[in-house]
Amino acid sequence: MATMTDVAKAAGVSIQTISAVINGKSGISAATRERVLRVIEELDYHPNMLASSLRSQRSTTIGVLVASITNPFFPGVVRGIEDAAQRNGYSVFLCNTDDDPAKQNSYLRLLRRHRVGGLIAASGTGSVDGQRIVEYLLDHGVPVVILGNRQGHPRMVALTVDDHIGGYDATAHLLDIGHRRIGIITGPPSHREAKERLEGYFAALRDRSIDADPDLVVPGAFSTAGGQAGAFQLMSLVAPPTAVVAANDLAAIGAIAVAKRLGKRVPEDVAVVGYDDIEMAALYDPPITTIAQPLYEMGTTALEAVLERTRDPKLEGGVITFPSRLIVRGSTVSANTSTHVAGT
Amino acid sequence: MATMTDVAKAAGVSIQTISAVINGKSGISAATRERVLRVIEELDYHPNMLASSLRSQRSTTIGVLVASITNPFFPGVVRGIEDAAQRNGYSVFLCNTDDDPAKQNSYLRLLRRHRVGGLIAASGTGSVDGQRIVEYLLDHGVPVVILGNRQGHPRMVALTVDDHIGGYDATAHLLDIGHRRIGIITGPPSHREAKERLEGYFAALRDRSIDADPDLVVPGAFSTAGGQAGAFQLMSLVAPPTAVVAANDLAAIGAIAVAKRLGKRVPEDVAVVGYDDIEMAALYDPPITTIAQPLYEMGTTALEAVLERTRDPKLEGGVITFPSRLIVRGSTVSANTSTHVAGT
DNA sequence: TTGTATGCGTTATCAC
DNA sequence: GTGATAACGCATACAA
Repeated sequence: MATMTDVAKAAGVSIQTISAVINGKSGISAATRERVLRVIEELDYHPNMLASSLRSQRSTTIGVLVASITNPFFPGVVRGIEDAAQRNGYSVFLCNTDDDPAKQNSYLRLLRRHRVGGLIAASGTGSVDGQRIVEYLLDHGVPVVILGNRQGHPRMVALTVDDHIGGYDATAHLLDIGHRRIGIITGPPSHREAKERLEGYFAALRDRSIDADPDLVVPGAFSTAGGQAGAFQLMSLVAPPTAVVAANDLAAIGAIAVAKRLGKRVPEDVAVVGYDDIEMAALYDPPITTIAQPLYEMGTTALEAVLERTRDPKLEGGVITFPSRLIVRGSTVSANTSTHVAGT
Repeated sequence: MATMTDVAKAAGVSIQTISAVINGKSGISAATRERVLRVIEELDYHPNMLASSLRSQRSTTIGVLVASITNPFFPGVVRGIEDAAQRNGYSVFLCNTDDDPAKQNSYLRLLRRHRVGGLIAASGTGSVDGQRIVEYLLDHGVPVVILGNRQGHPRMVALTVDDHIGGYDATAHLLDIGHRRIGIITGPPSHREAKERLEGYFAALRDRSIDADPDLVVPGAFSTAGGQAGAFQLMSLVAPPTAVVAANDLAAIGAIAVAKRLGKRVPEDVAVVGYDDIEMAALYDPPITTIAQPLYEMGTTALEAVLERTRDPKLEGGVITFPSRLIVRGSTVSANTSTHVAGT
């Protein structure tokens, strides 16, 4: 396995000329640069980043914590991180925490051993355990970006979407198309996201001077099962709603399934709005109206925030809020092409 | 940032005692081990794997190439890899190639620079470019595992499922429940998987002495769009099929959407079988009968194959074939609970 | 069990 | 532009 010294010898130059060429430093004539590059090619030389990072105390790897890579929410974010990392010559350590604090801690230790240059935690529920390690990283100049609006450290960056607005928009859309009895299947109250979406729901009703009916607010979960349970409860009412805001897209799918089973047509008899815009939302029958979060962009932004802070460690943290976006599909507005399945 | 020397000093022992404790080597008294561990804790010492790997020429990182992490097929595999890696103290560099040979090459170079201890390529279409680097890795004792049954190097391990059997089982299931005119929407003929599934389809018909009708074999793709196009073609026949084998689950979804649009009920008027058992298959309406591939297990097996070969570099490569499994759901067999949506 | 010395492949700092 | 030298943090061979 060729080393820098080998290349230097073969090219008849000094070892630090090689280093300069590789790291794109100035002060090398075009001729020697050319020759060095040719020798590198010939010898199939690949710089050893272990040695480089060890010596320079700089790392081009970052750790990415996700709750569950099989949850359709995360791959979108990871893809954004990944692409931005690739563009900048960074590599990504993927860590699947399964929302298990022990696992997360174990991963954080591992990342620490690898001397990652940054950390992005998209742990979903957000309970970032392993505080000590996270704080250690932050205190030692390693940037940390978290998805969700928790803070707690002046150098921590938090990425979030305004769930209040999302809940508002979902509800307002249903109001706009004529619905007056609108149910909501909420997520777990422990989640900030769920709470804020519910507040947005109430705000939208208030703005149209519609009294909120407590019966129309039912507990659910961020899952199909939660959506099914919530929908059952709503549909069992004496005066069931004509529209439903679901906790997220999975819950919307559960709700739609229940509605169909009860012989209701979607959206004619009951309209349903989801949240997240997972891939399945566009592919479902009917395609699901939803509040999209810019997952990919959140990923690229997260990585860029890390990069900025590796370059300038004095940069402060803060909260970056992303816009959500209503995407209207067949689950609220019937179209001739209600069975049309959009590709991705 | 504490180093081994710091720990050694604080514990009043030699530096290699620390090394021995960390690497779990024998020859250390319980008392000193205890003391060392306490000091490690106190000093918040984390071993530097960069230095360790550099010195020992052994790496505990592996590269994982996937075509697209947002394609539901891959997270299942990655999760398996990830879990097995975590159990063994390995870390995973995730690389999203987008099926772009240039990107793949760039990633392989990066992985080479990081001196990964192994490589798992789940690139989907499978055209592993960057042959030179892959061969380099293999020639230098770095294990490479590929998903798909390509070979080409005596030390390469290929993981595959028997797509012939999968195609056979899908078709046989439809025959078993009474269908005689069975259409098939094939994947791109360049894919070995697509070809083998088609052969399985023919074999199943042959075994029941049913003549294959060329009209019932239509080209498609591994996508919803491909499924839609194929279904249109099949449904336009004078004598349309009563059942369809789709290229994969996405294609099945496209096909079902088209069937519904044409006023056909699924499965009563036309039954559909998919392939892969992506999460959406169980959640769709109707839930989709499919051929499941053991994604998670393939992931863990891939990682274990890498590990075995890092331990014993003389181990040869070969092909490991996984069983596929028919999962019967509502898209072929109508049930009272045809709108039941299974959670995950 | 322990200490000493050397080297892994780079980067960085000098002086030339 | 070059050459010599030290250092990053750890592993290992060797002798004690």
